[in-house]
Amino acid sequence: MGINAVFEALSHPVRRRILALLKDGPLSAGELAGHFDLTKPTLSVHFNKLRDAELVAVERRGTSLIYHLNTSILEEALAGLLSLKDPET
Amino acid sequence: MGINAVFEALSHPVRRRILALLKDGPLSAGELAGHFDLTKPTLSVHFNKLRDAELVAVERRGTSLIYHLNTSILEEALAGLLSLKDPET
DNA sequence: GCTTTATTTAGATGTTTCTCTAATTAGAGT
DNA sequence: ACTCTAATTAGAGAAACATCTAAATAAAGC
Repeated sequence: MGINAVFEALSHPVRRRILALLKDGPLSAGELAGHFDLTKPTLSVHFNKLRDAELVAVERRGTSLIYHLNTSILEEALAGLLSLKDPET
Repeated sequence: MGINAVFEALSHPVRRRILALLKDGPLSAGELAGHFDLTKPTLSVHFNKLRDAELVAVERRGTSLIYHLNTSILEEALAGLLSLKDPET
């Protein structure tokens, strides 16, 4: 979906906090939802945006969906930001 | 205005391109507008968001407004992204 | 196969975003 | 003061976003 979707996904504080939670290891949708004062459907929409941007990957374990961070796309975003700053790119 | 406004500002491709143009040196509002197929009022709105986020600073020279990049806020955004990835933060 | 648990998709609503045209402000020069 | 140039603010419309409740899907266990 491209770098556009990545920066779009990063623009919402809830989604950045989701990524921060996943930094320490994979978590299920329900475990993630427990950290927010939002309904599960609302969180599910945020998960979708993160997945569309490929910032997270999802894997099913039984009835649960386990989300985990995709660091390589985070690096792409980092590179994108760096390129706004460094003359050589 | 905080890191929120910064990521919000970075979420639009036109605004990221504005920053990329300013990377090589300050430009006036009109010079920047010349790089886009958008009206000047539209660009002006984008300039405002970048200024609110303090990603750019503006200075008047005669009738022109000169925009230039604020690299320190870009670094804050970089740090914010890094903190989503590194365990130690 | 029915029930339970986990999560998502669908539909609705209010808010925000992006873009345009038209009108306004600000400074410079005559 | 008037005019010209540069850029902005104001107002309007369409599209996208964030959130909720209610309904649907998927896997597991009895």
